[in-house]
Amino acid sequence: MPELPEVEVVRLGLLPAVTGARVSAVTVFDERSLRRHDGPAEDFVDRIVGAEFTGAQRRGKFLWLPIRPRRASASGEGTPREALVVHLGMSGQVLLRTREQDDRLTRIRLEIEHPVQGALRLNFVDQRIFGSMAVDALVSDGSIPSQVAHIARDPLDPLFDVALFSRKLTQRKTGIKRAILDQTLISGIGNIYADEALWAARLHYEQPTATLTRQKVSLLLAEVRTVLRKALAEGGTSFDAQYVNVNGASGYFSHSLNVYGQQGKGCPRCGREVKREQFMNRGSHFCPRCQRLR
DNA sequence: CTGACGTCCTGACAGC
DNA sequence: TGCTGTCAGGACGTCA
Repeated sequence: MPELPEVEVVRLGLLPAVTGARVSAVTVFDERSLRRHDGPAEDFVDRIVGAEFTGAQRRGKFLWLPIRPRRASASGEGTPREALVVHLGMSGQVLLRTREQDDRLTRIRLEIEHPVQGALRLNFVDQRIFGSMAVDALVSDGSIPSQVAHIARDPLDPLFDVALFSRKLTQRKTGIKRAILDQTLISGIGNIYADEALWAARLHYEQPTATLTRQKVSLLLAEVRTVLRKALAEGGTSFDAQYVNVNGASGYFSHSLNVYGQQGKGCPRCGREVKREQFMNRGSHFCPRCQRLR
């Protein structure tokens, strides 16, 4: 369930620890966590051992660590052509640990050596195995992994194209929630923040996208950004800069949710009972008074 | 091309 | 106590 804010918190936590660090060993405990890797586990290990990470980047819910080409590593030059791509799926975590520290449900482990911070360990923990790690080629001038290329820019990206989003959105023949969960249209939004943003914009989750005015689209986009920024700020204040440790409820900032998981309680705006309905094999939480189908 | 939907996946937890 | 059933949903393949 990690969405954009949670993934960004992980990225910010990893950045100082992985930049310039070299991978000394990799252990794959469960090959299912390599579902998105094009090749066997041995190939994954071969490509990653000895690699030096140059940073940590993100688009939507995808996170990746670019790898400096081995031949150029000694001189500190060379543009990355591959990256370690991480998707947390439903329950994934990347836990930054010191050596010897273990975590239950670790599916993949990377031992890394940082020039300043020394020996560290990255435990990829994932209960439901919807997440994955993969080594993937960087495309489009080395700016993005091939398996992330089809993902739209996220609403916090300075290069997010509002006009393009607005046009594609209103051309869709579907409900607004399906649309904002479509990562090829706008990325980074999952079930929780979709419900929160729709509540803030007073939109019913099945409202047809074609009926939305330009103003309403603008309002929704503004609310999406507000919800994501707020969650990011809360996550940013609660995580330890030394060790990434995002997990379950504590990573979810649940104290500030207005409708998600609040079924049976009063709407914070009008007091009407918040409802939960089945939708896309998930739950949709909304206020029947504030969010009417029009 | 687009929209809709089934599938993957397992630990935590409630209830008997 | 120990077992069983239920629940959570991101991404993607497939089908109409």
